[in-house]
Amino acid sequence: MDSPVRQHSLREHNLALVLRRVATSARPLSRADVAAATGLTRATVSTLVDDLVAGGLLCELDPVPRAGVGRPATGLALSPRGPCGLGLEINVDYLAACVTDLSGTVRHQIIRHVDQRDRPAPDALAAVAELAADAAQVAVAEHLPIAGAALAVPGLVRQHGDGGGTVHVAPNLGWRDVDVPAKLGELPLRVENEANLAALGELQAGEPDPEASPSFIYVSGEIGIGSGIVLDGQLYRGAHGWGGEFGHLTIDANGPRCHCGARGCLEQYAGQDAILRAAGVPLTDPAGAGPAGLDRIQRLAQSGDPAMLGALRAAGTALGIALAAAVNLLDVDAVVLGGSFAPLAPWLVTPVEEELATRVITAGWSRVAVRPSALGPEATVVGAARSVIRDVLAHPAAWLATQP
Amino acid sequence: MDSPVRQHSLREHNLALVLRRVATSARPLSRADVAAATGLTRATVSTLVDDLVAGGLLCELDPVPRAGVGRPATGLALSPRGPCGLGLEINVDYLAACVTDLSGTVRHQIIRHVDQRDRPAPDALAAVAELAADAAQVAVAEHLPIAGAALAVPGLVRQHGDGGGTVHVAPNLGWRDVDVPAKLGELPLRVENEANLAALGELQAGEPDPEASPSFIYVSGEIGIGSGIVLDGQLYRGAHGWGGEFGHLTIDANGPRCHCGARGCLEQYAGQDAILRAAGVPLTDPAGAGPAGLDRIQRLAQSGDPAMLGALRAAGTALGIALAAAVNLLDVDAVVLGGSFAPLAPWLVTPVEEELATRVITAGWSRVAVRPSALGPEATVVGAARSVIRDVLAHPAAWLATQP
DNA sequence: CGCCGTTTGTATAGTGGTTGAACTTATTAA
DNA sequence: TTAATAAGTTCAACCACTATACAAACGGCG
Repeated sequence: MDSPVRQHSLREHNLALVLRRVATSARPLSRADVAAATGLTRATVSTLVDDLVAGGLLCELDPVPRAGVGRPATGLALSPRGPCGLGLEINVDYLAACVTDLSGTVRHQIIRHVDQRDRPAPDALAAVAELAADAAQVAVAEHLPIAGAALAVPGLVRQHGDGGGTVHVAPNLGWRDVDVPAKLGELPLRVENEANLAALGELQAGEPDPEASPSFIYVSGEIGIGSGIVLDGQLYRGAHGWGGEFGHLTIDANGPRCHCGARGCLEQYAGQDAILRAAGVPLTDPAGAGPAGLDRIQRLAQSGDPAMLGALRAAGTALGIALAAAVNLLDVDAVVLGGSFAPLAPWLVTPVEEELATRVITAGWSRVAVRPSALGPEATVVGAARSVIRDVLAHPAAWLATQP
Repeated sequence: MDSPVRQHSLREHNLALVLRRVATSARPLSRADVAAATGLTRATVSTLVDDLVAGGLLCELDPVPRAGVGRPATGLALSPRGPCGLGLEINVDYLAACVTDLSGTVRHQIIRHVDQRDRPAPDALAAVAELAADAAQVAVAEHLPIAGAALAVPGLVRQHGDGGGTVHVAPNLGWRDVDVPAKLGELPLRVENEANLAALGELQAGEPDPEASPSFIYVSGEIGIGSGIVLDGQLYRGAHGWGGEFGHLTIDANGPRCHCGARGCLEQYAGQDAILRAAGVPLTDPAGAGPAGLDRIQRLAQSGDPAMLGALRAAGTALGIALAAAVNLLDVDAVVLGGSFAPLAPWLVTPVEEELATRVITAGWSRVAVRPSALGPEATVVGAARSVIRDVLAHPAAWLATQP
């Protein structure tokens, strides 16, 4: 914004422009197609494509016999041997790692179920680093260079300028002010709130038209409730990176006390524990929360248990009230139910839509879409990995500079 | 975003860069200062400044005798004869116009108190056009060219691509689907929600450090309650331009019925009518709302009327609950009380801050500033005028192209 | 089969904007 | 008066893009 623009930046921009055009196209494009679509001349596109091919980001396909007269075009596509992203996740009851290539395809994935609640943060970080090393080894075996890593954490993160960051607080992990280094071995490492990364994953997965820049809010119902806000196709992080704290929107100012100190937070109405409690399921079982709790809710709902159906309706209503606030403020055009809300969507969508219809001021002439997450529970790790390749695609020049 | 970058765009960017540097500096800068600050070479800055001076955007000051050895610098400043912006406002009980020059200084202002409620939209538009013509005449008399006009309306606006727009609904004016033309005589005309423009005005007026890119939410308490959201120094409009509908955030799902059809909207707790009602002031007086109503509230509060103090505290609490939701979602670092909330700030700030302290999840380590609007009731018109010069400063090349 | 029209991709000269170094100008310090 | 210093200008060089021309690879047609 405040930096001067030289000829070099011009090339950087146009490299990204060409790469994005190829990446977001459903079918392989020719150089001429790209030129027509971007407004650059074919000559310029040629030199740009040469750079991108030399850097291993694009590859030429075998000349497809296309219809029509004239010299046949050589198709361009994202290179399957191009740089890939390493996604990592630390969550309450599991660790995960995943490798995606330039196209976003998952090439490798590991999940390890380990309870992190009583584990010191350094141990958890060491364990996830081990997982990362395993994943990296697989990538190396397939001759895939890794461009970087992103770590998803269920907490409030302050990112440092040079990568890494501080996890200010992660209530469900019991973390406070945990520093995450900027490097994972050789790799640059970014730390980010899990809901933000899941929203990024959803951004690519849920969008039928890759050219659009959608605005939506992704609600992540894990043990806590978080959200990732995507505005005009871009993740919104907030002034300090703490945006999207959805779980503590007030539903009833005089409602039940929340562990955050306030009263009537959304988590007390639509959190997993709250749903179980409202359905009359005793929480004495220590495995009541987490995946076991979710299973329980799902099974009871499927069996038609009236108490559970009522609890889910109440949760959906509360969720809808909070979402209406978000939509009124942000004017997004879609709401994505993610995390454990995704499998519960059949029971949540109706009450959520009802609240949105009455409480959103523009509801009369503009409907807000409510849909479950397209990626499901893997949204977070996959989103983390894709956030890395997203950066590569957005700034190809930076990657090319690292190559010989 | 999706457009190619040529050498020409490069120049456009750097022109804007230089101009912004001069505009946001407290003291006059020399070409050398600008070069050092931007990272461009002095040679480049010279040619850029030449263009800006020729186009009437910058002017050279008399060489100020500065300290130190070496050739004295010639100061650069925004030209007082440069293009200015025409701000217009249609509100419930008045029309306003205002002319600001490049530095944002108000050069001329007209307010005409006319009730617009029972007036057909075309009449109101014609009246404001008349006001605009008067203001333009004054500007012409002072040899000030006008770059464009912006019209503030208390309603939901869909902007058209080429200027102008449709006022989808303006409840307090009684407007529905009113088309506003893209031109006001010769001038390009933009239509925008009043709170958004007031937020833009506040952005320049309220920020001590002009280099910063603040994030705040401006709450406009006119007859209805609206808000303008500024994220990282940029106005956020939402996917369709309907962001910031603050007045209809839910305070109590089972609260009193709102004219929007929902229950328990903020307007029912912190709107002018609601405050008067809560204080036991009969609303039979047709002039109860509007400036008279505000006066009434203020006088009663100043005289220490216990009912009114209680009503204001309740309004502040409701406002605080809604603002906590906004801050949790958006992670802004300030809240500005504008419109009629500005004069009521002495009674509102405390309850608002209390709610923010308990309900904002990051309150423990990061305080949100709560302050009254710096511009007061003129924020909207002035913001509208400044939004025009804002565009000129951000895209000087477009203005230069219109000049001989 | 050979020619023409068509489209793709490349080569080459030209243009515009920035850089870097040398140069001029104006002032202070000695 | 001279040296030092900083501001602003001039000019050749460079770089990325455009425009134009041209080579390459195909289908269609006589």
